Amino acid sequence: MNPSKFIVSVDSVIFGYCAGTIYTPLYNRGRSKADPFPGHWSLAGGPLRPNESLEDACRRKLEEDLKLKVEYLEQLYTFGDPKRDPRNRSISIAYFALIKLSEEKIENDDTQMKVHWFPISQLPKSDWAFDHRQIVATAIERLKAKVTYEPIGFNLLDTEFSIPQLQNLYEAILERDLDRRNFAKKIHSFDLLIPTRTIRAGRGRPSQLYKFDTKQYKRLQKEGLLFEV
Amino acid sequence: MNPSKFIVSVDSVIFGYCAGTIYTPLYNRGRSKADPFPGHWSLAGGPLRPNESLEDACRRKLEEDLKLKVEYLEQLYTFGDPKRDPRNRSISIAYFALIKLSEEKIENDDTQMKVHWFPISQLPKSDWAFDHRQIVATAIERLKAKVTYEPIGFNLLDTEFSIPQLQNLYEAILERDLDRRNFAKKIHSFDLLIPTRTIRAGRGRPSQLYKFDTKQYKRLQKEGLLFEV
DNA sequence: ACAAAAGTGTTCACCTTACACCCATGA
DNA sequence: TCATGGGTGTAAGGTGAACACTTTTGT
Repeated sequence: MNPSKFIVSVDSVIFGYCAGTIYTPLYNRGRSKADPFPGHWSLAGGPLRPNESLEDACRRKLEEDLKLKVEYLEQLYTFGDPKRDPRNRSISIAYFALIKLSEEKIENDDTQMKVHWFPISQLPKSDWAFDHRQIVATAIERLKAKVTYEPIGFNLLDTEFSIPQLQNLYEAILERDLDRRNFAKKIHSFDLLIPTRTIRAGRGRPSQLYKFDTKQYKRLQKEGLLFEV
Repeated sequence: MNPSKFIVSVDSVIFGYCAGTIYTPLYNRGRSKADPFPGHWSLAGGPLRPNESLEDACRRKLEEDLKLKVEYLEQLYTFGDPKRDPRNRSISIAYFALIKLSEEKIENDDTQMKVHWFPISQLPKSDWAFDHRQIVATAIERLKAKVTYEPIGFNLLDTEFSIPQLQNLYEAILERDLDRRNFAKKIHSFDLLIPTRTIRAGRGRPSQLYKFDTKQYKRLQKEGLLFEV
């Protein structure tokens, strides 16, 4: 008795940060009759190829469809409910991606590719394809949880960033205000930021820029550092 | 262009607790020539059926092969490396299961079914089938991490248990000693144990037995309880 | 009465939290 | 010189770690 075979896809939930808001892109599906969810919102993703790894498939799709360079990619969860695709049984391995996002990206995608970048607090209330709403919800949960105990937030910011910028990012993700002084103290206590000596002018006092010390982090991680915001 | 189809399996890493030790069962594969890993150790698992959910497939396999009633089941990770099965491309969705284990189980399985229950600190050093060693390693990591922030340990104990028994379980999982007084204080602070009035005699003073208050936990969970050992 | 195991209480150090002040720039 | 935003310090409260004593049983 040979085992059954299944359609296997990868789908990615992508998060980008811009001007105080976390965005995620969704495709507006075409209106073709063949589509089980015409005009509905769906994730970036597609069928796995016979000889590529799951992660390679994700990166390929994100590169092909959205011209995105992914900073961080991790497996989220596998969705395999027999009824998730009305046409045929399919398994979707969902991934969770973080990118550095620019304003142009948010706007251009909108017109050219039927892609719309939604603030995660203003996602569509209905018209989701498949179980993609649930996948996005799972990803947002993961983002909120993980950002508090692993330094993944840096992947959403420019290589150089200030402490207040970092704080704004955390506030956007966690959806609550943080105390400036305590936040800075905490971040500095990990000793994972390298001052880049650069100073950038804004309105008030210029802020010190830093870059994240990846090597140092990996070193400390082995010794059991606990990063916790 | 039709999407490719893949063999999809579920594999479960099962944990049971008995007399101060965490055990996990492994199959010793037959010596048939068809087997790519003759005589190697592998997990409980097998191909997914066309119309069953991933979780149902796990429960079915555990019931069929090990006659086990699972107390707790959660998805662990999906392994899909193109080279993980030398015969053909396959995707394995790994699950993580907790059961209530008895001494007879550990011994009987050994003789009858080519199943051997290994203490997780004394797993085979070699002769693992597929990527199952990595899957087990991932599961052990998950167990250690999760037990500290979610009350899953109770699924490994009898319905009625004492605080010292619970502590021994935690010490076995975390592989370090815990202070009796602080542990009891912590556990009681959650207010999730119902004394069953039963008293059990051992050597010294008899200990109070409790059962875990699942309903209360679900209630508190919604209000954002944080269980942390 | 003594050993063994269970149950409870107290102290101290540290970390988190709340909060106030000073500094450097643009307008 | 005033408003705006960035940077640092400090005191109070709560939590976790270390630790000692009492209780109840079997031998």
